[in-house]
Amino acid sequence: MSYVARRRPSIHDVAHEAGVSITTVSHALNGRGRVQPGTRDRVLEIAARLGYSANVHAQRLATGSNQAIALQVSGYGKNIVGVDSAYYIELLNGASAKALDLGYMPMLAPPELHREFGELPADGAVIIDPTGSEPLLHSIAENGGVVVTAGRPLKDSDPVTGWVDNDLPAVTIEVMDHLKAQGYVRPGVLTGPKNRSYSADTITAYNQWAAERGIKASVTALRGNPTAELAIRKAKELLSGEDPPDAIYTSFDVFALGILRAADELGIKVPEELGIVATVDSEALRSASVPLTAIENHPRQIGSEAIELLVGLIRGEREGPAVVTIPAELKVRASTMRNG
Amino acid sequence: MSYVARRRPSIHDVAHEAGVSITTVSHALNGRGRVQPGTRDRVLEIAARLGYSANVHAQRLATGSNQAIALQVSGYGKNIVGVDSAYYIELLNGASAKALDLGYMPMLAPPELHREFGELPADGAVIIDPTGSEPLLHSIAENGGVVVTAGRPLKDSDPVTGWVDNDLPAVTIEVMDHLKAQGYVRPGVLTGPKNRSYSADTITAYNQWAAERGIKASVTALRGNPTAELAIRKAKELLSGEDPPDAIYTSFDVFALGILRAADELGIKVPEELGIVATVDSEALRSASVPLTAIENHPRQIGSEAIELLVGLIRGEREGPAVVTIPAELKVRASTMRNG
DNA sequence: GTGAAAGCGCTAACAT
DNA sequence: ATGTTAGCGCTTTCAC
Repeated sequence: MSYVARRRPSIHDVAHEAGVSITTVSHALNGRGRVQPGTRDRVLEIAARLGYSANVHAQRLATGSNQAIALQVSGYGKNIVGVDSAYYIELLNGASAKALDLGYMPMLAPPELHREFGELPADGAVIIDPTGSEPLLHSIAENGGVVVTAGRPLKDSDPVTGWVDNDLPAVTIEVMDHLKAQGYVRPGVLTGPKNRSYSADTITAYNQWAAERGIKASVTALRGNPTAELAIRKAKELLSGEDPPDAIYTSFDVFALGILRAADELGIKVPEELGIVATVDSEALRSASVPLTAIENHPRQIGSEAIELLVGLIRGEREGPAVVTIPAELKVRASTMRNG
Repeated sequence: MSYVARRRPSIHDVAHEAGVSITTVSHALNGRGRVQPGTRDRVLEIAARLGYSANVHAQRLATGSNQAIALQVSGYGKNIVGVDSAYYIELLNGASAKALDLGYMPMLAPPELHREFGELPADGAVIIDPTGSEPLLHSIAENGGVVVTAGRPLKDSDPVTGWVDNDLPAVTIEVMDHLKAQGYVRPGVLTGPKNRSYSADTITAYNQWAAERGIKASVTALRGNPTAELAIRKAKELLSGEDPPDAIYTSFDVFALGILRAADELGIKVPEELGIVATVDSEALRSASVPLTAIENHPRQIGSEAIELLVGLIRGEREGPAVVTIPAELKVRASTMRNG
């Protein structure tokens, strides 16, 4: 009985077994160059029999292409996804699926991944809800990679070649008009950190909307990891304070749930005394004690389009800068159905 | 004016600039071999100035190590995470953070990633809630990689060197005893597909518990993508059918929310007429119209321990097969607080 | 149509 | 302490 250390078969093993050169094997497997059909089939059959598949690193070293895309949700330490939000999950699912379809391996990079891993071996990156100062963004760009964001980057100077987003200002106006139509007289905004475009765009549009109508603006931007606890605390403060809003438009679903709970704990009736709207939709919002009005913003499509744009740019089939806008719809539910 | 195509600096550029050989650069950068402190500092300084970082592929080709770990949530097509569940997100966050800490790049592999990408360049994989027939599992193992699972693999024959899980049978008993103590006389189980250990373990323990007490078992295993809609439909069927359970222990948070809604739509009071318990906890459960009793099963720790185990095995510091059990606690909330 | 050979950028014996 | 050199496994140009 003799032991043979099993080694991954290399291109040489296949070539040897087939009685051809490694060049022919390479050609046969990749469909490049000219190879006689008979030879080709034999090589393929032998490769399959041996369980051969090319060493990815050797292949990438030789070609200089990574066939990989980095995905990064900005901002929450070592968490690949910092907020328990269907929005991010679906966006990542859409991006991941599309990347695979186009022949790129999606790699999820945690925000804290600086340069520890040398340069991430990716041809490009999609950064979700960027602040604009993500190290990955610059590191990819410096190495000739392309960067696309989901959500507008706030700094113009960034090496971002394109982005995809909803028309958040328009959505904000739609929400505010809806709240007004429902009889709310002082809708406010409770959103995330100001250095993200979703907050910035919403606040800007809201402020203008309020100013035009002589409504005293109520804007709260919450920094840090978005949790329901944070929202509960802030909402209580807001609602029990002076001159409280009678409706709140908020960004995360956990915020919306937190506001709902705060209202509940303060004995404030939703939607009678307080209207609530969320910028994202999820099962949790639909199943809340009072089903919450929300924006269906098609995160899956955002992710998918971001990859499509990115790959187009990488392959030189598209030119940057490019902006893709994904439609969004207001889903009116009990939390703002004051009339009828 | 002359254009110079900017190329990534290679180890040769650094060596040339420093007036040393590439070996010295390699040694200096990796802290291996002997290099004079002065030389070392100079090399480091020049590398930094040139913006040099090693080409990952060349490095991995030369060393034969990938310094990467594949993460896969089993079972939902091209979705990297099929269910909008805090459990998976937190598990992945824990795994990802720990992998990074230990110097491995976490790669999230969608379930449909078969062999399209050749072999995934990973030293090992963590498969979450495996059925046991995941192609990735076998592909990694065949190439000398190590596989660890979160959740017990159902087939003994699998090339799995270890797993980490909660003690689900014990949890089931605890839940059932709690329900009984609250006066529920016919608790049932509504769980996911039977080919996952969490379902199998729960059902087995439950059946025994019920049999011992002469309680007619009520077990429903839902196949396919777990959604609230699915749970609503099934729960309505169950609750309006003959001999309905008066308490339901379920696996996903979306299931729990769905059951709650089904009860609501049927005019069944929770917890008075129906008790509900979920195997996982999340913000959505805490914020539901009736806060839901749930199991805190520490998904983040499960992910973290899975990676620790995996890396230990990869590095040969630990021996398989190994099993790690993570404690879990019952969080009693309104949905089962019938007394008091 | 097929093969020889030169790299891709790096590591690690081994020699100096 | 530092340099020479032989791979790692693959692609690709250029002969044949």
